[in-house]
Amino acid sequence: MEEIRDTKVSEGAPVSRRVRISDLADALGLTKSTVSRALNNYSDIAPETRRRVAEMAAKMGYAPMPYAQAVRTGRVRALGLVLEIDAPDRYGPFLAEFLGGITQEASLEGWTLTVASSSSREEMEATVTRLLQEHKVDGFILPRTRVADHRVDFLRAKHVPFVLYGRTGYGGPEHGLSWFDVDGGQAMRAAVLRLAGLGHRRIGFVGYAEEYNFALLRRDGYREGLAEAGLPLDPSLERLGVINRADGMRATEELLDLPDPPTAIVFSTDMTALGAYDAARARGITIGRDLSVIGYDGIPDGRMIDPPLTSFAVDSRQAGERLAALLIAQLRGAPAENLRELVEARLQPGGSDGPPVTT
Amino acid sequence: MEEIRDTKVSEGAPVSRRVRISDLADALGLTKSTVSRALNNYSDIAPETRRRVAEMAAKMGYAPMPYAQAVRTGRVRALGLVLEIDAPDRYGPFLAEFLGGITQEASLEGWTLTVASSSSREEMEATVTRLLQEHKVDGFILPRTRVADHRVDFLRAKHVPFVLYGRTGYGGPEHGLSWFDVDGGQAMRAAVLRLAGLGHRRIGFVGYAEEYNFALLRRDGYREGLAEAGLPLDPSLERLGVINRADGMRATEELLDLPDPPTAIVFSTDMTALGAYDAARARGITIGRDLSVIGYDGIPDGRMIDPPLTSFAVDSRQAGERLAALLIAQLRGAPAENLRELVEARLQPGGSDGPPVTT
DNA sequence: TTTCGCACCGAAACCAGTTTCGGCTTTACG
DNA sequence: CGTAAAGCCGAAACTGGTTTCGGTGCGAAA
Repeated sequence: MEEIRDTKVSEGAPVSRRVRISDLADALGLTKSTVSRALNNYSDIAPETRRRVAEMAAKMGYAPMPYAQAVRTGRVRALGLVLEIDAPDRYGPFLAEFLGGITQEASLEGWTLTVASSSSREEMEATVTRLLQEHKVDGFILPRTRVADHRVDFLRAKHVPFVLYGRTGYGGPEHGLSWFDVDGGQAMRAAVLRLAGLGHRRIGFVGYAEEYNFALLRRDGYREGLAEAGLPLDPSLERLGVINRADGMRATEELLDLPDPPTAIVFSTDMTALGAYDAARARGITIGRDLSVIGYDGIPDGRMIDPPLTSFAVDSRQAGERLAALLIAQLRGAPAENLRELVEARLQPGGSDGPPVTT
Repeated sequence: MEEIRDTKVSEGAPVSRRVRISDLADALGLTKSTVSRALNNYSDIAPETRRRVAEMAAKMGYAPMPYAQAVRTGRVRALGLVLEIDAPDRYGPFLAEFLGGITQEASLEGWTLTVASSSSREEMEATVTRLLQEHKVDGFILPRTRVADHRVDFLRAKHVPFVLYGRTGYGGPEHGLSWFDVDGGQAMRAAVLRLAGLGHRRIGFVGYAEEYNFALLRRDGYREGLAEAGLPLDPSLERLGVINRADGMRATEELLDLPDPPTAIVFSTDMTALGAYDAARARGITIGRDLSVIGYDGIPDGRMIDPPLTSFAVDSRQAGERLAALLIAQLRGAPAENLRELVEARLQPGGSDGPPVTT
């Protein structure tokens, strides 16, 4: 019983009839159960049949409806992302790139991204619970990892797959977490070595809130760089808890007011490094000559300012892409402990660092 | 034997069995069809029965699975947002707020947000088509409305509900579009009147790319302000197509280099207004005294700079909330032509505007 | 008393798929 | 040549809901 069901005839029609799996089955002279198993790579389907089904599916433009599959399988091919709305620096300019990366990669694999937001821990848990209860997502991407992250505990307790943007303080591989990260520590180390190579001997460090794991990793990188360059570690040259541009200006002033001030400062974020420009202007000194500055993130503002900020650029789009890929792999059954990636930040030289002025 | 596919993880039964509609029916001594109709407010259910069902549903914590409903109804209670990744200014700092607003409002109503991205018109159409074909979303939110917006044509042809952030150039109510907008024209008008009130007689205008509808609306508001203040319209004081900070600096310099330069400039975006600071610094004049500046958007950087930028602040969170509410209302059956909202920007006084210097 | 209509609910079909189970052919092997 | 084991596919159950259809009981009108 062939039924030539012609689809999408007149484009003027409101909606052309979708191709369903039963249409495919009819066209092939098979039952829909066989077609379903063929499409899902069951082993009890003859290779030749599998090929015919795949061919006809492509020809007829068949695409399964995710929610109809979900009724049985419980999986909807959707990634979840919970934004923390009241985070200190509000994600800055990275968010668009990051989202673009996730959605592009997800789209390639036929997945989608569902975004939610929360402004407190309770709300986050309620939101996640609802998304899971309604089966709106299959797994989560967690940005802005903290040293001790309650989200990790929460999702593990619920046995929900997830990937982290950034490592936690939970320790090594034994915890079976899946993550992607940019090696900020390595970048800080390279920044120190670069400055030391230029002749600087007193190099300061301005870091982020130590609640976030990356802040600690970057500080450690700074210390490693000092050690490697054979420079002493002076605690008075380290500042933590510096979040925004105004903080960065204050921290810079404090460092410059020291009895034996640094001639160069490494900032763990560009936003705070811009504060150094404000401080320099306020006291009439020149960035890149009187004070060398290196930042991290590669924000657009850093390239606009004069002199352009030397920085280690993070590719947020790449981060989004890889996180999506890692989560999808995990949802397809890959063991989480194999899904880890660490990439390096890219040095983006500007004019904010140079040899120290010799007095 | 078995499949080559993903191995299904052994469910350790961490989550207690969901409450299904049949569980509810059993507990009530009714059939699931009756329960379903009761929950969906069918008229052939006795009020007393409806009450009992609602009560028991609350007690047992029943929540329907959206995708199971969708198999029959075709609606998944999800809003769609397509970000244009390669937009000129990359959304700036608004995106997080905007997303927060959408998702918070959607969440209250039991809806979710699905985000996709595209870097070209073709990709956008492919993405939208896929989301619709897979029934992953019920309607769309379109940010960054253009004068002639192909997205509008595209979605209308497909008979898909959507709301716009910003009005189009398509004209009035007869087009049956649903939108939310902040009255930038009104703000520009108020800015001009404020400056005129301070004594300024030559007031320049620096606008965005005229491809975007809001750019034209704001320029018109500027012109209205001039007319209302009894000031002549001088085309040489108008600049359009100014997108970023560097552009803003250039535009400011051009205006200041005029034979009869303005003493005040209204910028249609804060980002470009910051360029005026750069220009002022370059030629050693002081913003707020030698040159008055008023911006629009209310970005954080504007409050950090010295002197703080006087600006008309836009509440992106509110925009997201209202757009979500409007779209949900439309999806629930409200006629699109009644779903329109125009709100005013909030004046945020800084130190960047003052009386002109009397020579 | 009969008839009609209405309010209310159950039975069953339906949506678009997935998965289990069983049976009919082949093929392999003794 | 007989039998067991694969290989391959169809039939039917199943997922969690919604919606159509039909039937019962009861009150009101004729």
